Amino acid sequence: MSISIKEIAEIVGVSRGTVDRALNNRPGISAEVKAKVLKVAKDHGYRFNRAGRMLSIRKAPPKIGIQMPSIGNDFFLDVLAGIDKAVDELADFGVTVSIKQMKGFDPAKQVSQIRQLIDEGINGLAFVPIDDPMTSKLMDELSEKGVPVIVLNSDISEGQRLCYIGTDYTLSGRTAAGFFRVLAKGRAMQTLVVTGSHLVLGHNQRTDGFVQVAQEHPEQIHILEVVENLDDEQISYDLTKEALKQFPQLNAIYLAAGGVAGTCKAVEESGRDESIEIVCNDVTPAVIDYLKSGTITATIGQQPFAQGYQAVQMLFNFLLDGNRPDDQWLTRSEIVIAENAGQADSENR
Amino acid sequence: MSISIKEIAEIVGVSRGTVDRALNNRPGISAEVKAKVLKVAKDHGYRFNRAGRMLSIRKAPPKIGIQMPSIGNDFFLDVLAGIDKAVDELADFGVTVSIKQMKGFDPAKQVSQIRQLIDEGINGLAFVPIDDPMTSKLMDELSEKGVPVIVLNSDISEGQRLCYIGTDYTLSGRTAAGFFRVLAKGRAMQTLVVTGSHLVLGHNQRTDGFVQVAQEHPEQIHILEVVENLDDEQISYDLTKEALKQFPQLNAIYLAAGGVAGTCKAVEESGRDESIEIVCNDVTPAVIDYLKSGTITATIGQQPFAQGYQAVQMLFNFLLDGNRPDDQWLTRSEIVIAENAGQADSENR
DNA sequence: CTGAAAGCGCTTACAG
DNA sequence: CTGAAAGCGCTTACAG
Repeated sequence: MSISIKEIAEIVGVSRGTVDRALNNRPGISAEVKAKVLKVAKDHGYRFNRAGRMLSIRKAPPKIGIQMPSIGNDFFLDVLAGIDKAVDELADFGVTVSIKQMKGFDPAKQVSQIRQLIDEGINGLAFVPIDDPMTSKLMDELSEKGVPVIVLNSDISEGQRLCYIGTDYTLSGRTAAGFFRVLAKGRAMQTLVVTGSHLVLGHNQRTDGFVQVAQEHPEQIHILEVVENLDDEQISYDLTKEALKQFPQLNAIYLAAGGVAGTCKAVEESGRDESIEIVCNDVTPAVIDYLKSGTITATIGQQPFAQGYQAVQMLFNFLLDGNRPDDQWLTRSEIVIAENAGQADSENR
Repeated sequence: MSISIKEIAEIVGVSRGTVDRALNNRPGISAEVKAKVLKVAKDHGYRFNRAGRMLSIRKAPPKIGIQMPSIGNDFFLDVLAGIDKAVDELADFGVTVSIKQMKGFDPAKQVSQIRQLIDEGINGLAFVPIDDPMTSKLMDELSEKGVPVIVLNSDISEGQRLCYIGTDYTLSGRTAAGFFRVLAKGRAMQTLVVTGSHLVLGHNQRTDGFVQVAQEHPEQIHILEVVENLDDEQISYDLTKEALKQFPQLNAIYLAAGGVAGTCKAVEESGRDESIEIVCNDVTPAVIDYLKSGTITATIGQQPFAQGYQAVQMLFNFLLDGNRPDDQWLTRSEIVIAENAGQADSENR
């Protein structure tokens, strides 16, 4: 309940329009008047009122763009659900959202979809970036135009952005290893680490986090080998099969990225699924099935719903108040087993 | 972007005040006019606009009351933090909150604190109820006055309420047992279950959930005994010590409620902490220390921050729009080990 | 450079 | 029972 623009105007003895110009750095105001207004505002602890602003922006409501490599990828279903919820909540304020989805990771396609969004006149963008110079350059271009950009689910090595919203990849790798540490009890977990690609930052961070904890607990976790499946089920199957042959002592597999079904198939076929603990990431319908059947022991969740929800809310807030959020908004790394799988992420944004 | 009151007024050919009377069931409107207005509103899919309502209620902003047995109980720190965040977000809409805290579980004290809040003129109440007829009666009284009541963290067997916000106790017990199931591998977990009190619904639900899963997996989990520590550290210590003597095969303890430090002390003194896995509930500073030291293997979290945040938000929403929420809003049962402890719950409401 | 007015969608006294 | 007006806090053309 701070002071209002109207009250400031009365105190300074100017019109509300003038106060507005001073407070929001609009042109057409003398330096002296501006200084006087700002002083009074500061002295009285002025904070703009969201309800007032929300109502008045309805005449030119913000438009938000989303771009994601989500086609054919179940992980993004919850992200989309989170986006939907935020859109629903913000509909009252006139906010609209335009979503472009693509299949796979083609930077040219990504750039062209974002250009489409720009043509639609978006005031803010959230997207799952492919770490490519083309994308980074486009981000810089948007930032210069004053369009805030949020990177979602994956961070990017270059390019101006407002915030990264997503999992703490290192922590999720550490958590997976911690789970093996707890499981070890007496024996050592002889572990195969299956990562996606050495070219993907998040995959490397997960592997690094896993390796860190393994080194802290050498009695509990021994890494046999780190292999790269390029997120491909067939490659994942082949590599796992090979490792099973090569390492008869193998009793644990950590999947840092995709290719879960391929690895599970190889393990099931080997008949060693009883003695091998598999830990992977994300709580997709397929993973839930593997948890229930016992092939996968645990998975590390990353709150996809919250990621989608927060991206939209954060863009809206920034467009409303112009305050930069923290550089990162990290979701929790949650250990999920058969018993606590299937809890609605959606309830908690 | 639905139709507005102004537009409905124009279509029907009445004033905006009349439309308001019809839409909000206010007195002083003829049945025919009301019917006409409601028909047009329905045909055009009218939904009231939050920004408009939020701005106009500033003249008589809602006041929310909170009552909790939180003094001297670290668990509630995060609940309070969640309340604070919601209050901060709603300050723009003029919402104020009055919080009464007490130590322990005295129903008379609870009732008297709630009466104080009523005297302060609250429009909604969220509290952690003691399951006592005095409390239930007061809840009914409030509901009749039109003051919505949310029960927080514990449900209550009787009494009118808008919603229960809190953990799914049964699920948290199931999750704890599921964790033991996973840990078992080859051996059986010979488990001591330490509950709080048979008089507390939530404690019973946790124990029941644990027992369910134990029965589903008799090879993995064997319950040696269920004891009751009345949330008292000394009793917890004594009972644990006794059980350790009685059951040399004991290798797992599930703590369904409080008394964690007492049990941990007994286990540490016995020198058997290496061979005994302890799982408890909640992520308090003390529990985090035990996780790091290895005495406690895992704890089941319940999103206390989200509980506090949601209670305030839900009351505000109900006061704004009058729509009853779902009967329950359940938070997630999260498995937390040393590696993923200490993640800010606060980031995710 | 500055002010006066109108408007965003809603509610609330006040007249009649 | 109904309407006209004012107001919540802000922004946006439009005059001057």
